[in-house]
Amino acid sequence: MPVGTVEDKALALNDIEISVIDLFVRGVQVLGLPKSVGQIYGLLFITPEPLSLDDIVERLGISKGSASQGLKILKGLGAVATKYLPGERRDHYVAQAQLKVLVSGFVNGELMPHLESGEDRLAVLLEDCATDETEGADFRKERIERLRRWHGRSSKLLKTIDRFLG
Amino acid sequence: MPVGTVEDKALALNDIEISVIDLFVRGVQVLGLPKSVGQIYGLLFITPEPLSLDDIVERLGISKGSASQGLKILKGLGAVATKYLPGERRDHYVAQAQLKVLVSGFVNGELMPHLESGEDRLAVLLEDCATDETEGADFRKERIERLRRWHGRSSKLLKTIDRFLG
DNA sequence: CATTTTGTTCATTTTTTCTTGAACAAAGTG
DNA sequence: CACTTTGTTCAAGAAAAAATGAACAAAATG
Repeated sequence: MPVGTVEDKALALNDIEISVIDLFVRGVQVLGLPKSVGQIYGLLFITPEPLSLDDIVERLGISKGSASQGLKILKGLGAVATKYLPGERRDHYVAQAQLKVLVSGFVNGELMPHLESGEDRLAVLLEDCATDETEGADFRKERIERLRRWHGRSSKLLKTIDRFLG
Repeated sequence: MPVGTVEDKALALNDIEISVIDLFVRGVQVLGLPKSVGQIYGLLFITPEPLSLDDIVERLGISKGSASQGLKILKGLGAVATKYLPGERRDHYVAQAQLKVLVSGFVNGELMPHLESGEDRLAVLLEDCATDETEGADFRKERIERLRRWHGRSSKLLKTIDRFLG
């Protein structure tokens, strides 16, 4: 390693970078994702060059574990892409910056699974309801029927959102 | 107080009630709201009679503080309504069970404020960008312009959702 | 192959969020 | 009014979620 090297290992973030990262941190928190995910995506979004895991760790000052974990989530959502650079051993990442892709990834990765598990639960509820003859059974039947309708409309809504952005 | 009273103070929840409450607990957690909010809304949703704060505390086995806090959030979202019962001193609550109203309440109470604060931040960013002449400024300008477009589309999307349910 | 580089996993620690319960205020009652 | 009932607030404790960092595995290098 060269001694007395002039440049710092990690270049400090400038004002614009900080603001953009901050914006994404708040954004992902609304969506229920960890702060580090917002930091990483924000940094990639505002940086022209593809960054390696170590770049991310150094520039954001977060741990390697967090960075690895955050990138995993972002890859799962389709929010970052891997860019292979000739002569580079490490993976380098860039932000996927198409709103449609991001929203689709979130809808399919986070919202749909919940809707589907809800569907299973509703099926069980309907069975339980069929044999329910206790006080107030009619009211409960009506309410669970309503839940079914909500479920159907929610599915359609997600499809509408996809169409809206497509 | 009558001695040797036969009925329990709090009637235990039956299977259907438990399942429905569970469904809402998971639902509100997706939306980033506390578990107690889901419990309270679920109980009101599946109960024919309006319930008082104490009814809620007893049937769910949560603290008065949580119940009060949870009801406050639900009122703020327009998800519960107060029903005045003649001859009753306490407030009694019923679930607002129209999907449209619930979604509107959430959109206006939770999503819109974030979008609006994002708008302010974007305005600041645009100013900072104008005077940015450092390496990579063009890229950053392009990205922040993109954020503006995202913001506009998000607003429209929320309106589309409202229309979809209306 | 032995060694270095790179990235993941996971037990632990830290941070954040939620719940509790007691103190308090506000309103109702006799 | 003094007393009760009802509901809110908030400091402290409990629970849940996220970040850390060291151990590990996998792949590249010479």
